[in-house]
Amino acid sequence: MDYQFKDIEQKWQLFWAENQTFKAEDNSTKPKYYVLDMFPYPSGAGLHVGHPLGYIASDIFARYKRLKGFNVLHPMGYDSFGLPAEQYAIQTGQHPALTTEANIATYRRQLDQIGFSFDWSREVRTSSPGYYKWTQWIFMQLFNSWYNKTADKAEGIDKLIAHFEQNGSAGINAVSDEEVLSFSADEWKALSHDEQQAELLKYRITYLRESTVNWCPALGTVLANDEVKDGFSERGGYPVEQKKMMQWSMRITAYAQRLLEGLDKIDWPEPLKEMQRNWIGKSVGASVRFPIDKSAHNAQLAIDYIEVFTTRVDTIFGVTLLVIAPEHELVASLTTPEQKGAIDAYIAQTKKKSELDRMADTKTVSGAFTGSYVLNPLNNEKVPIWIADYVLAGYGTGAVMAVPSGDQRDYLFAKHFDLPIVPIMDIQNIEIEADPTKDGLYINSDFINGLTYKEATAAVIAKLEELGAGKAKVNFRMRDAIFGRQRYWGEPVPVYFKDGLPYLIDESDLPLVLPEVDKYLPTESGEPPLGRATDWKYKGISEYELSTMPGWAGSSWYWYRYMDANNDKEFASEAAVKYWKDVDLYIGGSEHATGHLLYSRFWNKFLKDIGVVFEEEPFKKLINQGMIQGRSNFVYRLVKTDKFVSKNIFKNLLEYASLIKKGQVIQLFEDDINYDKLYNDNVYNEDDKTYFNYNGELLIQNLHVDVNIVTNDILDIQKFKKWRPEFTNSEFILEDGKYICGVEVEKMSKSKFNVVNPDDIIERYGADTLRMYEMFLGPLEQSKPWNTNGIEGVFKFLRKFWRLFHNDQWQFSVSGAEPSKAELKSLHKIIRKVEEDIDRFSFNTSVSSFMIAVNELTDLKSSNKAILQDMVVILSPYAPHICEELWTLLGNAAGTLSYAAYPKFNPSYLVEDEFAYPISINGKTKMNLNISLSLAPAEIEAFVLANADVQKYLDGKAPKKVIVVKGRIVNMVV
RNA sequence: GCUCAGAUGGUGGAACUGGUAGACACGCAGGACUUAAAAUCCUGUUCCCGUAAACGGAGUGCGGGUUCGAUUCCCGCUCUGAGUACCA
Repeated sequence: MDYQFKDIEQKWQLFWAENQTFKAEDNSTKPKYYVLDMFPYPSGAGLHVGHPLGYIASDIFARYKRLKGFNVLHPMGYDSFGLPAEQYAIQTGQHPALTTEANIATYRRQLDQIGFSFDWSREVRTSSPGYYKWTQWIFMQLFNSWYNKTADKAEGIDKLIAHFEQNGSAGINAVSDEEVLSFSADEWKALSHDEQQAELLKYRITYLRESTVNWCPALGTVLANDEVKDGFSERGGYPVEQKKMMQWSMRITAYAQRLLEGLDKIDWPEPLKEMQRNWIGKSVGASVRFPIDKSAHNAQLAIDYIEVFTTRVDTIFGVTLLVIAPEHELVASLTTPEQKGAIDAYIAQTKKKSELDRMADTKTVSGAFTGSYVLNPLNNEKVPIWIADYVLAGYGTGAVMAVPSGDQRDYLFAKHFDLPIVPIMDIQNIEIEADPTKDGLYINSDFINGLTYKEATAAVIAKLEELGAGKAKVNFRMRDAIFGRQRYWGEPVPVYFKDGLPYLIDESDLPLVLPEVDKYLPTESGEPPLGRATDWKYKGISEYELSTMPGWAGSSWYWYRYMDANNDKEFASEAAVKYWKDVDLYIGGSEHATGHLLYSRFWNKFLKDIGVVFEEEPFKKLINQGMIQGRSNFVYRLVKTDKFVSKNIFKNLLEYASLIKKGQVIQLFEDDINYDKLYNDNVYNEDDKTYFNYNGELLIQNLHVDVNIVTNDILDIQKFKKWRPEFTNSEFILEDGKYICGVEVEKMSKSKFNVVNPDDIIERYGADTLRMYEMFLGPLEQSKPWNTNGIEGVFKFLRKFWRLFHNDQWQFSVSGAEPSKAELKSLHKIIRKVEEDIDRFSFNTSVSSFMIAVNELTDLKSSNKAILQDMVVILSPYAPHICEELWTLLGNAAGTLSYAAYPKFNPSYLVEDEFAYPISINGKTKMNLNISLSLAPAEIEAFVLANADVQKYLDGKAPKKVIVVKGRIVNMVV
């Protein structure tokens, strides 16, 4: 029989499901290997051809590892809480659980069709109570923990309480809110219960506090920083504003240093690590306190100093002004009556500017003088205090010491407001701009004059410490993560309130199930949708927390759940976690760099601190698959007609139009269209790709055409006419009898008609072809447009492979003869090649190598059973269905292929006794000579020089030099 | 602006530690089979010069360098994509 991919694929997909072929063992003598794909969100649109790219790669890897004798864990599940289902629910009134269920069913059907070797017995869904029970449980552990900086790990809050009871706050070195109380043990004990709870909240790793959040009114929720792009929500593109709210937060900053250090120990793409490093944003410097000059109007000010953070404390003698953010809390009290007008005007002006403008406009210098001064702690010089919006309230202390000679922004500021610029380095050149050099020796700098950068920095810090005016400090850009959404479709927070203070519900009351509501909208009083639930109170009395957890909660620990997915006693058993440890290979997109991948590492470290998991890093090796872009096709319609012109005619018309403009008239077409009239004085509008004449009339329109009715950029005219009613009577102006479409690479989206659905590909060519073609497209990590054009080649390859096992009448027929030398050579070449390729995730090159091997075996007319059986095993990770079928036809038991042994490479089959040496002159290859590989370089040289053709090239002269690299090349210099 | 990644035929791409640039595939052209088409198979296909072949020349974004030899290493530049954005 010819290659019947439909029957074969259905048969084996059913077989794998019924026999649970890919069920992973929880204890095994085999070494473990954990291959994970990033958790998909089951969107309503289903999978397009770009989504499975990473899944196919990881599936090939997982299947390959099984053949190599590993116990492979390769699970799949759904990150099924999220905004789109909820938006849909708001529009339609349908419960998000129902749409989510339907979407998951679509995903599952599509995934099954591609033939993945997932262990579906471990499927998880973040939105099912059996799963989010443990998300809530982890939240409770975070609430019950604090970060002990001395031990550099999270510890139970009871330990902190015990310390307070014995020693008070003395000796506690914790990551906490800024304003914590100092108290003795007795004072602690004297506090009321509520006061104690309020104090403890300042230490808990998940805590409640008023913070500035990214509030998106259109979505009615708070967004994480990585969900906001240029002041708009990433999903939907709605405006986002800053708002103060009581919010659950996570003290991820406690882990900043460990998150940074951990990056050096994991095998991730360098750009991804770099993104995390930038996000964490560590800078080493010093904090310095500048005493406020109280000689004038500030005498009764409660605070004595302004603290700044600087990375160049050595430049402190170059400070000629201090700049604080307009939002800084001291602005009002520092402003003198004379300056009040200027300051108020400036603040009003900055407030008007949106966050976006403020970021975009980095050129204009603006600011205002408060009228107050601080004193330089090292020489008591008066330094004026200014406010300016280039200082950000959210970073460091919201205040900077400005050194105009060394910092360009400070330099511009000083120039603009005519403030002094003091050079501090002997080699500093500050004629036209600031010079931040660290080379040279200090001048104008008191006791550090003549020192080098290193000496000066140490000396200044020592002096500041001695004076109690400053100390070395490390600052991080990363902020604590907001952990709450004012939305319905998420995990309820297992917290209730009593007297305004949060308390955890009993662990035995988990899961706290999402209550039913009448509408998925905020309440009339502006409370989150959970406020609509009737009779929803803890123990019937206490109010629950009404916000739900953010999207990243459920995905920050899910890889542990796969280890023991059906455990209802623990989030995962200790034995399972100890066996599977961590993810060996994680494949997914780089868009999760600063979200999911950072939060997951954070939770993992926390879970390790409390002793329930054992690895410091969860994802040992990570690969980013590139994005699959869309490839759009266009047709060109002459406006007000049903005529469409082919691409190159369209291009000629453009040229024609420009020639007419230049006064030249050429005859391009003999047609009834009056091109002269049409193209006289036309104007091309880049933005919407239309052509207008001087009246503004549309002349030619670029229209997206469904890529599924275009093959190799040639339009299927019959299908086009049927595609939409308005095209039924279309006429076409062809070139060479064809209608050629224009092409552009864009995002894959419905509105651009460039979405290619895997279902259609599978229908036409089968899953094995889809799998191999996705890999064949190019390197996994590179982004590329999807172009179905080359898929025939892969399909033909599989047919050719199938034919190796069959005779001319399509009857199964293999020979049991001894394999020939040539056959063994082809086989062992591919054995090694595929091993090497998979090891470096170069799947595209192994597809090419399979083609070469099958071409070779076809040329050899090989039907050798031993050779073909090994070929089946090697190919099976890539094209599992066809291989399963051939495996059984070869007489093996069904289902055993997945656990067969990968053939062993034997280099002796590749040993050659001759090599066709390229003979080059001055590095340019001229000819090839077959020379025995047993010859030594000197013998090769003699052999080559004795050759008549070589002598012809040398023109009788002796070469100046001969380079012989054995087994590689002969090069002669003349 | 800064950081990172990349640039190779008509197209996707290959060339792993410096050693025959363009593997493999698509497309295209020509041919075989067919009444015809589809399917299949065969041949050719980097560019330029040359009627063609042999042959010759150029060639991996651009300009230099190191080397017997550079797509690969070094320096400078251009362009494209991604991330980030006054971070003190």
